[in-house]
Amino acid sequence: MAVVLQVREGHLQALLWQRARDPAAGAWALPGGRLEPEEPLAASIRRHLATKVDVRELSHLEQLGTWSDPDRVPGRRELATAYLGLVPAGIDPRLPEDTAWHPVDGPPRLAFDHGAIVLAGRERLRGKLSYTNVAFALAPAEFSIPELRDLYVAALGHEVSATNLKRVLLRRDVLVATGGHRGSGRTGGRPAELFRFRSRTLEITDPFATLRPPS
Amino acid sequence: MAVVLQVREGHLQALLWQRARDPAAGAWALPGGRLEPEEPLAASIRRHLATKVDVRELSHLEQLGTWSDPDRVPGRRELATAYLGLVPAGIDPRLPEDTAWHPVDGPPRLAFDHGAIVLAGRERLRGKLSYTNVAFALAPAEFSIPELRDLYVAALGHEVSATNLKRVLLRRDVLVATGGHRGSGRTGGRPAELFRFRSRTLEITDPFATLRPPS
DNA sequence: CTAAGTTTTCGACTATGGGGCGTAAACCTC
DNA sequence: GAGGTTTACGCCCCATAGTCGAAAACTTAG
Repeated sequence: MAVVLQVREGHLQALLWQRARDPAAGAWALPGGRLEPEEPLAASIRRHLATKVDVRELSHLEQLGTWSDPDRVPGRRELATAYLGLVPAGIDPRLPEDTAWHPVDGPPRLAFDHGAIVLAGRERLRGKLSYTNVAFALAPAEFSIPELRDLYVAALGHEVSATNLKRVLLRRDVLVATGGHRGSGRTGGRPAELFRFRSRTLEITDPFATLRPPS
Repeated sequence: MAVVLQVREGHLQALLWQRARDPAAGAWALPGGRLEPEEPLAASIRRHLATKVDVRELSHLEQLGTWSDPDRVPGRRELATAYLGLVPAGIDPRLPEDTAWHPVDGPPRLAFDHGAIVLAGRERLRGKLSYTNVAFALAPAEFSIPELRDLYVAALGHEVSATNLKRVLLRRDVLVATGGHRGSGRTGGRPAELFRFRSRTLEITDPFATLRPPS
């Protein structure tokens, strides 16, 4: 199954669907399903997700962990490998009737152990936001620093200094200025410079440099 | 299955066993085996490991990831969840005939995709060494700074400054001086001060403070 | 008992990267 | 053109890590 996250309306939200059948009929749950024989793990995730969202909109997908939920089917232990998927802000995929976005903070009661798994996904994202370029997967192709800052605020759950954010990400060579500007629209104010991520695949920017090799 | 690592003779080594039966008879492989129904994942790992080493000597065990190896049994896809286990330096558990330690760098050719999984375990350890206190799981109860430094060197694969190591770990409040000293034995020299880890359970020391909340 | 050699420890200096804040720049509306 | 708003930028401070050299504490040899 997959924890699919997107920043919508200033909040980090997860893609959930409402179970029609027992067990746990009526409860909200993570999208996912059984593996076909011979089917690779990541392929199965994508196949099941495709019934909910257009998978092309998934900007990032990584394995989160494997849980064995004793409550799923009484008498038979079920194994479930969870993936973390990210969708860039701004796009609004068509969803089936039974599927909806829910805020990660204060979601509805989730079926099985899915609540804990959503939390694990959020923590994984938060960690990687600070030492990788994962933010590329939350952001549109082009954006201003204040817009990027708002994404960080939503995902991290605390204030972020736009000044620092820009300086840090530029120093790490994660962001690149596109040269474009965006008129600030209604309220007036200095037009914002536009940026993009230099790479849109995961790169870790090794601040793990602690005890780094001598130069 | 499990990647069990220990620093022995100055090198990071993995616990491997030689397969007796097909598939891949004669090849070295990671210890592990099938789940019993109703058996929790971590319990299964411990049960299978118990046939190779005394599990009480495992100072740390964490989930590494789940691989689907197409080559394992032709025609049927097998899923395998790998764990990372650590054994403190200095202890030398009894091993069965078919089991032995092999250096992680330049091990024998491994069966299936086990080579990649050992690598993943090593990378996980290397990462966590710099931003957690995992080193407690590689070190004996009491040790000197030079001894600890040697463990880091073996695990990280590059030189480490003893001066820095001590200062960093003390500042992070990860190490505690026991008050004891150890005569340096044969060669003479100033006796080394002894330390222990304040906690012997995993703690992350959040240098992920990047873009931390404003104070 | 002193001198030489070894190992560990400590302190001072430097480099780097992040955080805070005030000011300047660029745009809007009135 | 004046006032308000938003973004950008430069300066200073602080925390943490890396480097280096000298001092401390011990052993062995003479």
